Amino acid sequence: MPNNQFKRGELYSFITGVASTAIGRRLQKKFKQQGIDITIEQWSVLYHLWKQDGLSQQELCTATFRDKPSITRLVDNLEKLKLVKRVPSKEDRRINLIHLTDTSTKLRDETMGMANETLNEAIVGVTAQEIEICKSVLQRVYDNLK
Amino acid sequence: MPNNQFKRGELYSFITGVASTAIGRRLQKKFKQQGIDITIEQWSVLYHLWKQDGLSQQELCTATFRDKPSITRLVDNLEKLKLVKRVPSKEDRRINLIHLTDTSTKLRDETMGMANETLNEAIVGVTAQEIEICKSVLQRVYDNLK
DNA sequence: GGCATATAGTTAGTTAAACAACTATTTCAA
DNA sequence: TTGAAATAGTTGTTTAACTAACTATATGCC
Repeated sequence: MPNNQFKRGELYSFITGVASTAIGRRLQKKFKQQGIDITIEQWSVLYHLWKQDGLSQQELCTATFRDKPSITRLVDNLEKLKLVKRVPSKEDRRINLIHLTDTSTKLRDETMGMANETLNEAIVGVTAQEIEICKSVLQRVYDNLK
Repeated sequence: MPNNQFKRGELYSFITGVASTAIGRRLQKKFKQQGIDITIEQWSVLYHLWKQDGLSQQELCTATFRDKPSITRLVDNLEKLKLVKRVPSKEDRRINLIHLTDTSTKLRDETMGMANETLNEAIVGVTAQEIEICKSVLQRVYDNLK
């Protein structure tokens, strides 16, 4: 590793390569093994709605760090699966509020345990302090580039 | 934030959402502004070939944390752009060695500066020690789930 | 009030990712 | 030495990402 440039390249590889896939894909496999047929991207949208139901698509964009077309299509697919429903806002007719269905509430109970299990497996040997530093670095990177 | 479960969910969002896109997309924009018409995924493959030319597709899989079909298609597209060339290995006829072309060497000089610039912008306010911790956490997460 | 501008969401087109199933070649052991 | 298992790479299918261009509604300034 001759110079600093190389090290930065490695960081890039990790951030773009490892992190984005490892945890999500492991979780997706657990879903599949249990016969739960949603993608990890769909789950990440539901995750935020389980925290707070009735978010707008724009709010889902912010929460999940996705752009508007991505959320449009994810909500399309979640609606096809009868897991959410678009409800036009009464205050502002441009806005769709995304509401959970009963089916998705059942899904929450089934999947949250798997998500915790996966995270536990992922962070073996990592201290709470290290996780905090890691989160704060990624947040600053995101803010710097926003 | 009532409990530990919620905090872990946030970490998940960061790792899968923020990190994978922010730096790469910023770099991609710089490429486009300079009239350089490759994707960030294609660039990440070239990056590893610039470090060592003539890697096999399998070695590119390992280096970039992608699966085999992904590398097959990225190499397809890089070949169409005349940036790399598949050369069958003489020792083992199952293996394709991926070699850079003259065009891609020019591209290296043009893009490496932009990559460094982007990383510099990304890590403003982050110490070297924090970066090391962040890398090591992501490495352990990856290894834990491998 | 009316027009420019901003905001929310959709559509179209290209690239990339994941998985499964496949072919070709090599390795290794009975 | 031959046949099973492992390895390298490809193809098909679905989902998701990004950009750009678009429609519809709301805001705000003159």
